[in-house]
Amino acid sequence: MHVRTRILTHATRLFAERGYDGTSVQQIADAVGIRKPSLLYYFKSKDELRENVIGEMLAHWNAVLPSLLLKAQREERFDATMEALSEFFIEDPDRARILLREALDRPKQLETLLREFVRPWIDVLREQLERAKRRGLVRGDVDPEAYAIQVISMAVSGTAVVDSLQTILPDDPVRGTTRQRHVRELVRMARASLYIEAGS
Amino acid sequence: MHVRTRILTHATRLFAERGYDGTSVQQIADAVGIRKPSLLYYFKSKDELRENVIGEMLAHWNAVLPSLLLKAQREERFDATMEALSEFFIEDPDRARILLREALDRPKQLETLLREFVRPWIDVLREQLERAKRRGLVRGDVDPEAYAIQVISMAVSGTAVVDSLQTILPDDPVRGTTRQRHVRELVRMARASLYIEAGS
DNA sequence: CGCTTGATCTACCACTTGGTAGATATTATC
DNA sequence: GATAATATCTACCAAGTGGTAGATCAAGCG
Repeated sequence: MHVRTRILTHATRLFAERGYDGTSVQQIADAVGIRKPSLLYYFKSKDELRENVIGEMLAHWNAVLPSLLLKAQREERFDATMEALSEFFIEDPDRARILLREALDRPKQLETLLREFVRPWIDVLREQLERAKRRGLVRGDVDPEAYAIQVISMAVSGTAVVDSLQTILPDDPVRGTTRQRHVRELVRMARASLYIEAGS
Repeated sequence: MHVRTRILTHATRLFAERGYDGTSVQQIADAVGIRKPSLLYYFKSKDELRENVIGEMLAHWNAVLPSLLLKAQREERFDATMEALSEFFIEDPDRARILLREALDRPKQLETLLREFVRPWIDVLREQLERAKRRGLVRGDVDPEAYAIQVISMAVSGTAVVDSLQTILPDDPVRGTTRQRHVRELVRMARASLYIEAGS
């Protein structure tokens, strides 16, 4: 794997784990196994490195989501859409952690990115949900935009903080591991609060 | 107000806003209007200051929650409990932000605190919900612990990141402000996914 | 008054931070 | 093989970090 990519990989991991301010350029260079100036040859500042880490994640987002969402759109299966969306973060918790850290550290900058990368999909979902409402499939009191954001935000924050949850949501012989219970309940709540009749 | 308290107030605000690693002792001292060594006279290290900030928040938690939760317990109103719990964070978003930051930065230490301060209430809720299930008031497929945690975590993360949401969940003349829409949908989802008959 | 106790200060410390200058390798191109 | 471009290094820098030593100030008290 090329050096630039290895830098991005380690930077992503470390930023997700310790945050931007909690990670030094030196630590990232150490993890990659190069000297600090070599790292700054590829990314001319720490901030540029951060932007590229986020850019990389959003590129994945754009590569993976459209097909999933359009498929769900054809089938008119909103809960499947929501599951797919959650899957993106559950598949790699670092994505959720970095996103959440950005929301805390730089809410205004994140707003710009959300406008570009998330807003369009929310709009698609809103139209779907409103159509489904008129057809009597979806509860009338749902606020489509707010609903979608709640579900995404449940997936993101749940994935990001699952490490702290072991003691209050322990593994259970019949209900499964902490993460399984957490995800299953998320899906259940998303469905039960959306459909007039129980989905699936 | 006494100096020690003023330090805690400003430290809480700054830690919530920029994170522990993103805030220097100097910045806190400046905000209070004292010199750095004066601050370190009251808290002999930055880490001790952080522990006290968290301790202060948990003290509030313990002072406010019990009465609310016990009241809801008597009335068998789980959604009211959840609303009260959410209210704790909505009332002061810095609480949510600090909690979320701790979950990201120090998940293991937070686990200890959750065991002590949150676990007991989850247990109370679990018993309530299981009793209500047997009486046919609450859906059978609810995982009580997972449900409670999802709702709390929705309140916490929603409150913490609301600043980034303006563009994707805009103010609406009929639905209200971003925050209102967000909270209303949280409450709606919590109810709709809990009760067999629509609550209230 | 003189003395003590707590509070706040100035001056400093060793260390780390993000970043640069510029020498030295390494690789590809003619 | 010479040359140019890319890549990596050593050595350094100013600024900031958390923290300490110890002087000074203010209040209370006999």
